[in-house]
Amino acid sequence: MNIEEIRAIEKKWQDKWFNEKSFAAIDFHPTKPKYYVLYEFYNISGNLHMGHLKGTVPADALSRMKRLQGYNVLFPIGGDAFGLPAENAAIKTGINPEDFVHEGMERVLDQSRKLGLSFDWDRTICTSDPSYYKWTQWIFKKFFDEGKAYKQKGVVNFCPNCKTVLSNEDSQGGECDRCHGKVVQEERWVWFLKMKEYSEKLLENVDRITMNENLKELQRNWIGRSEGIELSFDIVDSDGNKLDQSSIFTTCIETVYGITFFVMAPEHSLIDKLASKIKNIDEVRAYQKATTYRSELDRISDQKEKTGCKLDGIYGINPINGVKVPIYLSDFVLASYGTGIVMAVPTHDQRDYEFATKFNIPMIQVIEGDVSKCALEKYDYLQTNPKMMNSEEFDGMPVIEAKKKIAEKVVNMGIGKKQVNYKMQDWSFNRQRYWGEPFPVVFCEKCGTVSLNEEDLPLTLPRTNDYMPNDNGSSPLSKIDSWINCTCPKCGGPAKRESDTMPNWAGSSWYWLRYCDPHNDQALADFDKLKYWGSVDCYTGGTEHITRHVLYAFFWQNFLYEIGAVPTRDPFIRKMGSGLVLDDTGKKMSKSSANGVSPMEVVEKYGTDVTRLHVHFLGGYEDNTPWTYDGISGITSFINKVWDLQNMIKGEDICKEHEVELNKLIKKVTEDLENLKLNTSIAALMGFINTVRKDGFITKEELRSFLILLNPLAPHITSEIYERVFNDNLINDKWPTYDENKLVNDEIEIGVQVNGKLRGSILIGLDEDEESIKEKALAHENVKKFTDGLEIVKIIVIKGKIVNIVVKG
RNA sequence: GCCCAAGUGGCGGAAUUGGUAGACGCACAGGACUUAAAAUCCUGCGGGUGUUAAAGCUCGUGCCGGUUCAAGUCCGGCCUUGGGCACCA
Repeated sequence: MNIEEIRAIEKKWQDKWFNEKSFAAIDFHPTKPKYYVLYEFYNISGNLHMGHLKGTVPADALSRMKRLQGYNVLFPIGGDAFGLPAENAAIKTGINPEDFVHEGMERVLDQSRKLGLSFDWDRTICTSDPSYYKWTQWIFKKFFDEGKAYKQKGVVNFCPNCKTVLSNEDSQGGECDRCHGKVVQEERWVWFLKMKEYSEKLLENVDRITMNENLKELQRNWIGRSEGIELSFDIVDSDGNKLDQSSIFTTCIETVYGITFFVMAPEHSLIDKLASKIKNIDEVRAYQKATTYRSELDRISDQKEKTGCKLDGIYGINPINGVKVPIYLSDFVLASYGTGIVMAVPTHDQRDYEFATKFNIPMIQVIEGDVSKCALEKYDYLQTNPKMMNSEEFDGMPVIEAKKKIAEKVVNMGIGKKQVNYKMQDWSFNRQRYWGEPFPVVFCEKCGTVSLNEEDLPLTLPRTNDYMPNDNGSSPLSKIDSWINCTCPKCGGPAKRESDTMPNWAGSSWYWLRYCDPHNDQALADFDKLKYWGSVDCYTGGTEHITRHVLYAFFWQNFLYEIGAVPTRDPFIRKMGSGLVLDDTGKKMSKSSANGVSPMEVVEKYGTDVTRLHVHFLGGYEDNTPWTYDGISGITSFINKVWDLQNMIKGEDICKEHEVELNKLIKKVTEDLENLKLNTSIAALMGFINTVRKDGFITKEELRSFLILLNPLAPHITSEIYERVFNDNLINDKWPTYDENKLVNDEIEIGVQVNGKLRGSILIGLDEDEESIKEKALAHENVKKFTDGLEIVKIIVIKGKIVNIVVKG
């Protein structure tokens, strides 16, 4: 076959599938069970790149297999279109974001068809389409109406380059996820979604989903659950008069007798409250100023050097023994975690140790061990379980026991309670950008913040050609007075709209639901349709969004479930994280990498089927695979051999000599595709071709099975051969099944070991009894050499696998 | 620093519950066909040793030790690489 023939065949089938709507999903199919396959929708920014093939092709193969197995398959695609790519293009070239997105969508959908992807083209969605974002806004309105969205002034991640607020998820490692510039801490008005209160439910989602354990671990770490004690303590002046009360959170209550100071986050609200009592308030203010606005990166790089500031004139009382200790301010304590204050026990916490050393604060050791050079930390002492000291009645008690007993004591004393804390924060949900969903709320002088009425949605984004934020940091929308000024839906008085827009992740936090009913204008999706399609059975895509997109998805789905909008708490049953395609420098290959290879370029040169097979023959689904053209000739040659099968047909039914091999192949491919192991199914299919070619013929039924098995991976050529030989469309056929009894030959070869070393192999019958196998093994010439004259201790026969003769002497 | 994953020929990579390591493919070498090349087909292909040829022997899945009749696979301790978190109290 030459490339022209291949192109013609591929075009023919792509057009046919598209025109005949061959892969349309049918709502409420009367007989077929449903199966929902999802690939992470496209970020509309340019062309498809090699990485897309890692996720789309396996999902496509699974969809195609499931349809042949008799499932009603939903396999949709769409575009994630809000966000920076369109906005940056607008700023750079003046092209309207709407037009940019429209063109981008057309392009990636066209490329998808050329990759032979069997999407349901009538369910295509786009997050920047008003008919879609109407429902994103509706969901936000629900969040707001239910008290799960609030606007608050807070110190948050801010990217000075993009002039926008970022969530923790968007600024991992202290870097803006878009421009990779440094993120600083700034005080701003922020919309938050109460994600933190869903921590426990999110952990349950993580437990229920089928996903690689290591990915689950990433999510659990991100949520960061820890159990401990919240301990309240008094704040007093130098004469011991009580000024206030506060509390700390600790996971190490066993060290409570070792407290020698407390440390407060610099931005803690108690400072303002107690300002009049703090003698060195000017110094404190200066420290606050110096630390609060530093970037995360600066804080991290300063790890070695602790900074801080003592609060002169106020003290904390250790509640368990009444000891009065100083209080410091330091930026190693985070305002957003726990209570924003910690108890410091320098002997058993390295940070406290360094701080105490620098500020000359005394230390009290409460657990036996060496603390002369550094702290003896929880990680160590919980393993070795040494004895307590300097802890009154607990002295001499093993630390693990003391941990329980001291916790009981503080609870009984009424000074402590059990508490669970999470690292995950509420989701900061507004951005000072143009190209995003407008918030469906207004600010009314009389009524305060009011959400729009449902019938006024969508609140459409006004057209403009000024996409730059204001210098004061407010969003481009704030410049459009005619849009900003509006009337309050409650009192009819004058009001102003929110000029910020939602983050890029908003539209992607519920899109799988919309596919179930993409044209509905009465609801985000019809409830019965949501019930019919249920959770996504298999969700493919990259692992880089595992702590963002997937957790956001869990969060929104839980909320929507609680307000009765969706039938289940679980968006996905199984999430399969795909690896990356790497370029020759070992970096992720993307449209921006200099030596990136476009999949369309490979399709153009070798054809779609070859491209699909080659990318997946390079390595496993979950592995990062370096891209290379090496080996592609093997795939081309395989496709040619498949084409050649038409000329090798001899006989009708499955023949005796191919029976076992074909049954094994059916089992292998069926199981491998279910688990997205495309590489090993390709190898197995190649192996079968080798056998058939050695024998010089294939029967018609064998060919039928083979073509169907290969179809999910190489849909075009298999459809074409099938049509030529069987005069029908392959997609109307059924996935082949295998016979458990025909998976092994009547006679098999097994290895014979002597003392675990392979010394030969024997042919045995399938049902041959153990005695006869032992006899054959012992009779083997080479085996005899190693057993002659030695005492045979025992002979182990593992059915169908191996014989091991154990000798002594 | 903490958490997770991975280390197998010249290369990409296979090996159900521990059970004949290197499937499948590339590259390479030899041969057939051809005036020649490409394409195609056949044969070989982990290291060492051995033989006219084979059979065989021996070492071998990052390193060291262990469990077992039997370890790429399980256990303990390291090394290296990749990913994630990063003062989380």
